[in-house]
Amino acid sequence: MKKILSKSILAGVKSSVEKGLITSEAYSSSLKVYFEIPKEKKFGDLTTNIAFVLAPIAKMPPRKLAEIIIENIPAWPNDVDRVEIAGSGFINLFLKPRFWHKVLRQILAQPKEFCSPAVGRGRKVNIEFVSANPTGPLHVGHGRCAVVGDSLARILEKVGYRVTREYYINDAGRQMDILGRSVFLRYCQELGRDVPFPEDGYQGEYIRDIARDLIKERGDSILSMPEKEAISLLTKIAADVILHQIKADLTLFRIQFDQWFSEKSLYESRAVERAIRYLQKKGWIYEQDGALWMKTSEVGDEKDRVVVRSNGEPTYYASDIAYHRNKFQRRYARLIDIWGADHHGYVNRIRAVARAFSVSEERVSILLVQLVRLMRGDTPVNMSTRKATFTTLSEVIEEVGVDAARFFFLLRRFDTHLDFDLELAKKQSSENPVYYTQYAHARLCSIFREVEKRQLHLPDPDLSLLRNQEEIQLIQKLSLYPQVLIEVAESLEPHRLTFYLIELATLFHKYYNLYRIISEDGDLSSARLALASATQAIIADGLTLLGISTPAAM
RNA sequence: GCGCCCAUGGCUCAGUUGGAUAGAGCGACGGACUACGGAUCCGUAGGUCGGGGGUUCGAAUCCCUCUGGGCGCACCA
Repeated sequence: MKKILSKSILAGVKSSVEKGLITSEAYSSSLKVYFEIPKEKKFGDLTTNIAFVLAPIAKMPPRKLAEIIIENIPAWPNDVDRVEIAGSGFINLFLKPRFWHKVLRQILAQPKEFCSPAVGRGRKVNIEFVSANPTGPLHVGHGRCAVVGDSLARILEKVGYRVTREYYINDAGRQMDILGRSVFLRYCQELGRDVPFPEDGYQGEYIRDIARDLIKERGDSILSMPEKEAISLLTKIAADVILHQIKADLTLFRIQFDQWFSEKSLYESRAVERAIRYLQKKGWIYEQDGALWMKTSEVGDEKDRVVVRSNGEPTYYASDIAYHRNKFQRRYARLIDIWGADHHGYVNRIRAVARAFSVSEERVSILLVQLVRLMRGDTPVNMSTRKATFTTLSEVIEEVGVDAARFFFLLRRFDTHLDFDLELAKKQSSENPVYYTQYAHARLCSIFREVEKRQLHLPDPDLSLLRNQEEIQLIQKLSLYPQVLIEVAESLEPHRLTFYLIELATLFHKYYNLYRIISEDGDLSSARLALASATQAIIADGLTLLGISTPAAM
């Protein structure tokens, strides 16, 4: 519907240009007219700032420009009641209610199409997130990354991208050795050997659990193996056990991955070597002091970074180069990496890799998700990873539930610090925003149950009966839904959908308190139920994209 | 010391290519249906958008600077 209005305005610009009233630079085929729904009724139903956008190009005051444009609009659709120029150049459109009735009719006729604006055009997107080392359980910080990534993936898919959700498993390198050694030492201790446990070992109780399980399954047989072999075996076993647990936690959190990519496989396939050799040939990697360095300073890093140490051991960065090369080669239109904000020092390293492989920067987005501080009321919950006194993600989910946990993570922009209050998340009251939107959905369901119960036989809806301001406002809000999804896909900010849904629920709750949806008047009831049905469909669609359940009753 | 992120009512936060009088929720106070679910709704109070400078028709939004907080600065991952 808005397209028609947009066309009218563009035609006005074009016609003004043709008549020589404004300079020809003002019109181009890529020119886009954005409409907003103004906060205040007196500014109309839709408004556009096109005159402000064109003012610098046309070198003309916006007000004057607005006048010229609307005078030269060949024809308005007849749903337009009147047009006003306000302020210093806003073009405000006042529409007849039937414009909004048409919008609602469209939503009801093709709800699926309406909720799936096809802007992705089948392009491939890879979104890599969580990717926690398999050395310990997931914590709340991982949880936030997980939910942001998962909701983005759902939304990108919804708007027509082909999405691969990928988890990169750091199953190679020193941390793995330390893991294996930690398990080995706990295993020895559990069998009564008096061996010291190092500072840098993994202190968590889960290491002991793995050791105990090993004893149950294999007794002390591992002690008789050569130590190196034993540690290598335990590394593999421990990583498997922990990864298994991570997958279970993610499943519980309603998160599924399409691809689990092993770091080790990059070494086994010699992809790491090949990538390094390639970059050496291209001059991006050079040798100095016996080590190999990547020229990350070329993209603004403070200094170059080591890829292979002088002792011949590759660093983590080496496999990361090969990994990103691999992703580039899989021909995604877009790569998204989601990291905890504590990794921001690595952004330049990945940018360097992109540059080195001639991948344009817009194709690679790195989202830094700020860390989470877990609170219980006003007091922070102690979170020492080293001592493993932290609360795990699964404990949080168990305490507050999946819906509340996901909702809280999506309630703020991901680049702001988040205090996650366990007490608040648990509360089933108006303090807790989680239930507000779900309640709107449940309430809508209950209305339709009521229709069933009363066995009402209603006529086909005549939407022109929806004349109240609140009804028009509700339709206006519904009409924005696809635009919100597009905005989320462009900005990669899923919290916008969360806020939209809360606002939609607010409008519905207000409407519900003001008017009877089911009344003696069958015609009116039918029209209002149609509006209710569209509202329900969009709340349900949106909640699903956030990975939050849509209860029919609460 | 260097780099990245953040700063908006008492609290927690929105604010879409820079746009009209900066918006919600919570908390506080006062109210609402004999009717489709009161986990709801209505009203009141609360702001020099951290300070200062700049860019322009116009800045919470862009630039500079200062202050305060978070994080990162390894031949660790």
